[in-house]
Amino acid sequence: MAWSGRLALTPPTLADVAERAGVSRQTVSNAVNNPELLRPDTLVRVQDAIAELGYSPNRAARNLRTRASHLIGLKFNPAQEGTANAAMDRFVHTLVETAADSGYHLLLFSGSTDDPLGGYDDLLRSTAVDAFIVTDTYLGNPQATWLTSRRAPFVAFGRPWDNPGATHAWVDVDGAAGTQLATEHLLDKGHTRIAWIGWRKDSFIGEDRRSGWLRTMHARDLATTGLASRVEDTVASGREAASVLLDEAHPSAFVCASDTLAMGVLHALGDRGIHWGRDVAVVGFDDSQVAQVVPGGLTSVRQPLEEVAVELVRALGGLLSTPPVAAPGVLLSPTLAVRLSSG
Amino acid sequence: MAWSGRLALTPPTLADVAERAGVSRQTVSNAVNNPELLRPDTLVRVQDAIAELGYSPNRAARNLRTRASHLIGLKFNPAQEGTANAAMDRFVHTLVETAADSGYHLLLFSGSTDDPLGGYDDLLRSTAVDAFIVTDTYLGNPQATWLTSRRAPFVAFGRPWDNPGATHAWVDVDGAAGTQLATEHLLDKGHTRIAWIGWRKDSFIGEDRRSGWLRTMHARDLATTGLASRVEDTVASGREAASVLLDEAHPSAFVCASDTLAMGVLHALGDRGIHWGRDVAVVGFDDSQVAQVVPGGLTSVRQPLEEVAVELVRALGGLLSTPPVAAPGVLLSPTLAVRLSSG
DNA sequence: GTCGTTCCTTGGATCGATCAAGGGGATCGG
DNA sequence: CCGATCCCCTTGATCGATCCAAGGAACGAC
Repeated sequence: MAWSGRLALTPPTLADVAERAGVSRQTVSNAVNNPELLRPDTLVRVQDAIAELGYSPNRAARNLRTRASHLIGLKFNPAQEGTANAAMDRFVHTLVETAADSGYHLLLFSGSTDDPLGGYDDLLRSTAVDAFIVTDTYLGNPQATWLTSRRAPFVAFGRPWDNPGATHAWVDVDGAAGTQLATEHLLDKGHTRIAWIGWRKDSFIGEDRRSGWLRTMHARDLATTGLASRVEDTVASGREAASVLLDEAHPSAFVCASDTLAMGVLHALGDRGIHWGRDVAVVGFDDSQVAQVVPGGLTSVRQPLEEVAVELVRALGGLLSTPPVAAPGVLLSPTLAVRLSSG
Repeated sequence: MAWSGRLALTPPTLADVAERAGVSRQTVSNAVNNPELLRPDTLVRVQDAIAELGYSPNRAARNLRTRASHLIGLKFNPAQEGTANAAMDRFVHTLVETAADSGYHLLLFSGSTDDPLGGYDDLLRSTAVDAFIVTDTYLGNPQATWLTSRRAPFVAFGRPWDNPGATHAWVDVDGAAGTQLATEHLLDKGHTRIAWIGWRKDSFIGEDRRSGWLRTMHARDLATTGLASRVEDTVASGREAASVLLDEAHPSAFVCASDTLAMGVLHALGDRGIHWGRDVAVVGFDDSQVAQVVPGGLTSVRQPLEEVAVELVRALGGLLSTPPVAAPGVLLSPTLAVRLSSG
């Protein structure tokens, strides 16, 4: 067993292994990093010594020499409570596992809410991380240009909406395709008056999702005027918006930019004694926990967050290899989790 | 501005700063780590140079020399989807911020689901982290004894249920106090037949929460026989359990070990056309997002996760200081988020 | 002028791994 | 028998900060 018993205070070093195996330090180093350079029998001998001593290379020393930390920075944004970023969980977990497969660990950091660059600078200058995964790109992406100018490797979860010419690596989910799926699903169910409740116009993501609904409706020559609403991403706003739409436009179905808004719609329908799922269909976005546990279940667009994580790590792997391999943008398609709220 | 323009490839070193400030390396090091040793005016001069060059000490070098990484390992467990670990988000975020205040960053790692020790060993041996925060302690805590034997500093979120004699630092939330709050709240509302739906007997946490309900009922000499049920933590199980209880024991209120189970109760009530919140009261546990967005809102016990994070970091600070300060166990009290589901 | 502070410098060693050359032994052709 | 050529392994320097110990310059007190 690994260094049992004795004080665990000083882990074995490369030199200890070397002595035990009767070889030089460099040979041990090679055994770890370039095994093919060793004769098979010495390799075995060294590996045995490594196992017996329970040796793992000291990270700090390795990092110092190789000028790499094998850490990837991830900004853990202040979660606005009530928002459906519970999905973050699914995402981060896959990220951790995938990164580990490539020999990387995730380093979490935070920064002031209002400063999008907060935290990045320090980590970069102290060479604490090799690269970043940037996820806070709802409204533009100043981090991207800044990081690029710093020559810091990074991959973004989110398209460079405000700068289509950007050449950095990114991965995103096709929101429009998601709402198109949702809308077509409702059309298949026989609905024709399908309303949209989304976010305010300054949200790139919101407008993207809206466009999927819009184009699908237009493709069937269905009316959309008066059937759309743009509000804050809260349950109360969704409820209010649904109420107005029900009064004025009499839709038989709703597609929403988020599960939060969809929950608002369910409230509004409940207020009027309308049986949702039977009388009026509702589809949300994000496939949050809420969508899954609400009675009957809420049909919702599900983002392939696991795939996103995998693609992000793949892209990072390219950037961090020598020579770096530039990664193109990747756009993934969401799926639809169908439940009773859509009939 | 910090090293603008030129290649960002080689960040400035201590020696660069020393030269620019016209002092020795040692003095710069002191300016950073022991400012009180410098005369005020030289300190300013050095700090100016640091700012001008945009210097941050190289982490790897510092880590190597000081034998510390200023990283704290946190195992990011495979999230069983549907469980209310959306709360993790709130917790982790505070953890990140609080740790940063003490100069620490969080390192995420994962391990095989079945092996509770997975991942810890490697990080420890390669001196990649200074300490761990252990959160996966639902069923016993083998990590604790293992880490203790390795002399690895760590703090646990969760009491050492299976080993009351354990001396390591821990922080936990008083689940019994939470369900007591919930039960008393219902008693105040006039309910006397209050049912319990919890987890199976092998869950320490589940039994703890159950005991809060039990002792409160007994304190008022109210019957509890036939009013309790122990099931899996799923919506379906909660629904089924509630259904049986409604038939056989006719409770007017439910206290549940989780929001998931509480959602199951709401389903069961909905099935029978019982208006929950008016006819029958329901209280959940965790104050998850679901509790907040369900129509009318689900009354739920809220864990002070932010406080937990703060206490964990405080305890770690003690363990990592020299000399180490042993931290006692800390038990925090939850609060009750009252919403319409309890009338 | 001597002694003692205070503040900073100097030169070195050190942490543990990797990089870049260099060296010993076997093998082979001449 | 000698030198060229591999192959496999070793040697010394290096990454950048910190620790250590000794020493020098300026200043005030006696």
